Amino acid sequence: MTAVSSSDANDRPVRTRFAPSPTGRMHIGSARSALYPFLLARRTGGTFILRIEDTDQKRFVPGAEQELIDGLHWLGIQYDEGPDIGGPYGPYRQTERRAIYHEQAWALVEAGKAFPCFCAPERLEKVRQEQLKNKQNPHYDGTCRLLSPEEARRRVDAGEKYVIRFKMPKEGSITTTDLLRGPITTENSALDDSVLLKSDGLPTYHLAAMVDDHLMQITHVIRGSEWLPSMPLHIHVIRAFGWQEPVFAHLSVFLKPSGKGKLSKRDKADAMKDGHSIYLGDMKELGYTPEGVLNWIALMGWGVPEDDVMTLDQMIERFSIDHLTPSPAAVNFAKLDHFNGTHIRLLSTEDLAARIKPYFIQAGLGVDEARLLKVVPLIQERLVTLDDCLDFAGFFFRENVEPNPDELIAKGLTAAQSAEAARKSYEILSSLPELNHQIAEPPMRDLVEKLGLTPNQVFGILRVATTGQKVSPPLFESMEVIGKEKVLERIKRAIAILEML
RNA sequence: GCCCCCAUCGUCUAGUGGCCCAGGACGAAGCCCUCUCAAGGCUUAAACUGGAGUUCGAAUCUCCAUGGGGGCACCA
Repeated sequence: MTAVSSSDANDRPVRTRFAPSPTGRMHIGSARSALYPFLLARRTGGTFILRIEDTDQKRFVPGAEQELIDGLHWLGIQYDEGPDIGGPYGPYRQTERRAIYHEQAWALVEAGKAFPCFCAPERLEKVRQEQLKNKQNPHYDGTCRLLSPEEARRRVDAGEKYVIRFKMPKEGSITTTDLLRGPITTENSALDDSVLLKSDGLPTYHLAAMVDDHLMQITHVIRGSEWLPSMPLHIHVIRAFGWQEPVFAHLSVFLKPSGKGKLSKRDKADAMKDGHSIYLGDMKELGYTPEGVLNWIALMGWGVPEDDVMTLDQMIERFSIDHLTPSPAAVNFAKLDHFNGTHIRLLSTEDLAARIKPYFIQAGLGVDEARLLKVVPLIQERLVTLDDCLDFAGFFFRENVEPNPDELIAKGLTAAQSAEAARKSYEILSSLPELNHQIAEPPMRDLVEKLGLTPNQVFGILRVATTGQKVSPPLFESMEVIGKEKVLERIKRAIAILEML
């Protein structure tokens, strides 16, 4: 698919970046745009930086930068340089670098590669509409391109509002290379005199990102495929400055689960309804682990030849930018669940205990540390999301259980027969010196046989009686944790309920 | 409308001319294990978008078609 390898970038030490704009919530797409450059940097012993592209004052969302930082932190994607921690190439927030862009834009004007433009936005809009109507590719009509440098200078000095546009060559073509797709040739005539510096003095992406990537010595630009069409412009800009070109790799977009169309607002809402979200901020609350989420997004767009289940460290070991795939990927929440469950099973007892504790507390349950440690092994392999712990183990931390009377009646038995089985069980369990599963299970199995019933029937009654639910961790292990006294008390209560039916 | 990109099981993918009557993972189905639910083990179904080339030989190279995606802002 590609004839280009990552090594011919240049021989500079690898420096990669995640350069989001703080315009909304951090979602799985941004997470993956951060992950790959991070992995490349770590894999090669390079540097990974966070840069905030906040040049659009209109779309700026307060708090978005913090959500980005929190998201990266949660995932364990650590950056070596960034707005909050500084670094040798700062500042890392573009609004704090406006003087740099201003200077660079004018340098391009001096070099005859760009020009000031005084055209009114309203007129330009009319031109656009006209071109669209004539089925033409909308583009700048070139009015100010004709101005002499002196004339332009005079009008700027006179305080007239202006933007700076790139002076795109009219003739010829340019060949650019995307690492995942190979060389792409574009006719210059299809390109526009794009705005580099806006009239508010701030740069557009086309200028800001190129300037910063150069100044920050970025060697590999890994970004979304929405930038693929503007790569020719970007290469033109870089060459106009005479700078070294980084390697470009454009990641494909995420498609909705059906694979038809990209993720939309509607899909996001639908996903949330059945316990899924594409927003990192929701993931924790929904019971997802950073390990699970990371593993999930890593594999959408990265063809790993070996084992699918990986920790972040293992990803770093195996990462290769050459194995990124150019085609769009449909999100698959079932796979997220799978990875989440798998990573939960990989956790140590202590670790998992610490992670599920907040869910119990949030549900208003008092958590006894020692008991929690005994509960974890019973539920670990049953959890898909962390908050499932409430369903599987909530009863361990409640004073009383409220069994559903109907559920106390075993399949194929009457209420009276069920009560009888419970009574017999009570006799045995209460006669035991200690209630643990090694001691309790054998005599209980004998009882089941003597009664001519199935384990399913008898244990089912006891399960509902002692846990209050039809589905629970293994019965006798659960009883052991609950404690003999309380178990007997609950069975007694169940018998009473059954006798009233 | 114009420009560009992409195309292997339902989904994520392996595959860079013979090792492929296409491999893995998720999901699905079945079986085993089993006190429920899981986990685990085994098995099965499931794909090279279509058509022309190139070649002794094509999932792999070329062209066209089709489908999907992206872009055409003083947004990123």
